[in-house]
Amino acid sequence: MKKVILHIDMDAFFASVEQRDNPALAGRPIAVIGSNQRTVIVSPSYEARRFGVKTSMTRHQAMLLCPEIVFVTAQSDKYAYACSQILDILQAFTPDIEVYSIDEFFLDITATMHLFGSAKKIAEAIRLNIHDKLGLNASVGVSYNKLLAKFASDMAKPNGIFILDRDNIDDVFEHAKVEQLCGIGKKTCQRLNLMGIQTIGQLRQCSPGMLEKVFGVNGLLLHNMANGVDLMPVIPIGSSDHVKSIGHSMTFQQDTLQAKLLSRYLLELSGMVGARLRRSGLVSGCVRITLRYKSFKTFTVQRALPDRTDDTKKIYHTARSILSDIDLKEPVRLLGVTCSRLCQQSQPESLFEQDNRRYKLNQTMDMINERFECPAVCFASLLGQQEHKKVISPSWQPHGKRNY
DNA sequence: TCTGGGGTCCTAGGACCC
DNA sequence: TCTGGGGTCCTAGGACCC
Repeated sequence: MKKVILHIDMDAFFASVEQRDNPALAGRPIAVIGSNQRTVIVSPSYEARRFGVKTSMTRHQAMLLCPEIVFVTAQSDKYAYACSQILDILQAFTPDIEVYSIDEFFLDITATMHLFGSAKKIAEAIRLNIHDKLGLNASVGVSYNKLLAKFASDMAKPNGIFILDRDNIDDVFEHAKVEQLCGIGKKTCQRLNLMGIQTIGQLRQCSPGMLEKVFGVNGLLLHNMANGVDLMPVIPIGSSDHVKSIGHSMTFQQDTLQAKLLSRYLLELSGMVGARLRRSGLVSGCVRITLRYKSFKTFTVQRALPDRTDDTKKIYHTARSILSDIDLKEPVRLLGVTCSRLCQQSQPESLFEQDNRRYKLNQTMDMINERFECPAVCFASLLGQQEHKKVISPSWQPHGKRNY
């Protein structure tokens, strides 16, 4: 049976929340940015986009395009709350909801559509509800799989509905650019363009064999995408999928080669990662550090752990040991710590007294820090360090899980 | 004032074991 | 002395997404 899938995509989400909450910003070109001095544009308002301001630009670039632009520092908790409110609205229409990111949702309405009339009526009702209850605009794409629903929501932007069906897909795809397909990024687009392929219509003309020869397995995927084939189901909240890795990174205000400073940052990052592991009841079997040099050269080094752990000190000691083995070639701009090979914690109590003490120390620190939002308790070597206010990542999830 | 942060998936090469 | 081959795990890098 043909499925009916909706893709809900919030319009300029972070910027719209800020404009809604501060009337002085309404109708003006604004951009939400991080708190770090070396931040980029996280979310430009539509007024700013008209000047050419885009996500990931530096503030400087944005100001050159739009001198009157107003920068607003991101307030993560507000966007997280708005996301949970949107989810509440969507749940009235179907339980089959996939939270793709903080401002994107896939809905499988195949089974519930008959209760509300039609896909178009549901899309209209969702948009109206979100607008009336939350004062925010959403665009909705309607189609028969996720790939096409997502494509359609882009066509619907801003603040509209677009239905992509067998009746119009050939016409729409004929002149659409290949990069409009989710999964074709900058590199693949460049390679296709070099082959003389600019539009999805042209990509459709290529034989799967030829694409496979050039792109390998991905060639067949490209062929399917160009023909609107996508078999991925909507993965409802909380089902099966598990988190594969948990990590944090920070770009410093100033590049540094100071070993002591780098170690302290590693401890801070390890603490953040450890706390999240413990909160999720997970233990990790592998620690990876990410380094980015002044020149922007970025690389990772990882090391397997002898035993799985969620302990900050063990994560930190592994991370520091990796770092000490690296012969730093340039001042460091960014440092990251990521834990992977995750599995559920089964037995927190250890045979060793020292491990037990550590477990209790971690638990107590987590408890206090969760109560007081910002880190209230931390290891002594972190005292006096600059505070890093985190900008919420667009991949943030209301339940700490992201389904793919 | 160049260039954030958090993820997933895939590939390729090497180590290691039987 | 002429040294296969299959399976699995680990590591690093890259593409892509929001």
